[in-house]
Amino acid sequence: MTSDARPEQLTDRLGYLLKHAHLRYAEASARALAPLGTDGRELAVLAVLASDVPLSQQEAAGRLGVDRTTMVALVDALEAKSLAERVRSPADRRKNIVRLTDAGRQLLGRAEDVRLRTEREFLAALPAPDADALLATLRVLATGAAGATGADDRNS
Amino acid sequence: MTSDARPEQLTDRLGYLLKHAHLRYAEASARALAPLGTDGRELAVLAVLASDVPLSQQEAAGRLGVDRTTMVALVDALEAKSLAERVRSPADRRKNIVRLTDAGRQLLGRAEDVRLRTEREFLAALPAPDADALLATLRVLATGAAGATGADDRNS
DNA sequence: AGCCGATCGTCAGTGCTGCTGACCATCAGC
DNA sequence: GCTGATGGTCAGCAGCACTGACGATCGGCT
Repeated sequence: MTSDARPEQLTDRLGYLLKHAHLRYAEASARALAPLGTDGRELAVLAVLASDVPLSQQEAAGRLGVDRTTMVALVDALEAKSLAERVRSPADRRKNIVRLTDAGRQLLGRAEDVRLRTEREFLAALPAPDADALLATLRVLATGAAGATGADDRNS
Repeated sequence: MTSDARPEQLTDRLGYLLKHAHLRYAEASARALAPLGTDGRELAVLAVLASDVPLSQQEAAGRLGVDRTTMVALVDALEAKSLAERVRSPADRRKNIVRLTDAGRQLLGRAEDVRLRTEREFLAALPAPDADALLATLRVLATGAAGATGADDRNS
């Protein structure tokens, strides 16, 4: 197989390219974050929760683009690691305010550094201007509309 | 940067962008191919099988970047729809040569047209040169190294 | 006050994917 | 004809996200 020229022109397929680029990045990211005991997914949750305004589980889920039922497990995991905690909202007792603990905030800081470094490394295969262009382009494709606000999206 | 919406700067995360760009494309692709009774995944399998050299299941799996156990179900589906058939290799009777049927070849032709149209539509949100640049850039990221051999990858 | 529809968090169940590990048939070398 | 490797198959498991249901709570209405 090693030949070279991709038997079929698989590498011309947008779907294939997006999926595999994501896969490869996910691996690099997981590898880099593993020593911290976390992963990209959890890190994204932490980042959202770090918002200055306190967020309910559902609000956080909305910002992350995950289902509220999915959010349950996400918060469970964070809570089990003492990175966040649920607090019943005094204003609306149906809501769980999810708040980062100090440990959560600390981890977030360290993990974000790692993430940035990992992204840079991953993109290092590209000529510098291409990397910036890629991000801008992906932003358009991922959020649906051009410079639009992006409104609400989907997954992590 | 971007200022605007996005509570946390989720749209600055490479992982998020790649995942969602892929998700959005997968949706568009599925929608477009549904009338043909197929999807992007199956189409990729068909394309690989259309190779001029006859491929065993495992060889095809390798080219697609899927596990050989996964390939079983893929070929099952194709066979159930009479798009392909397994033929015991005369040279090595452990191997199943997977061969496209006429129906398979026909579908492939029609579906590839649809795919190309769908990709163009999806990328239409971008200035023309950006679209080309994106593909080249993704090719680098998805296959690992620049013009490298690409060797073997992973998923569909 | 009491009721009722809507909302939030939770959980059980389901579907989809992809993997591991085992199995059998077959092959290649001795 | 053994023996070890290889190809296809299958069962089982794990991750992920969704649906549908439930209890608790809220808010508006009467």
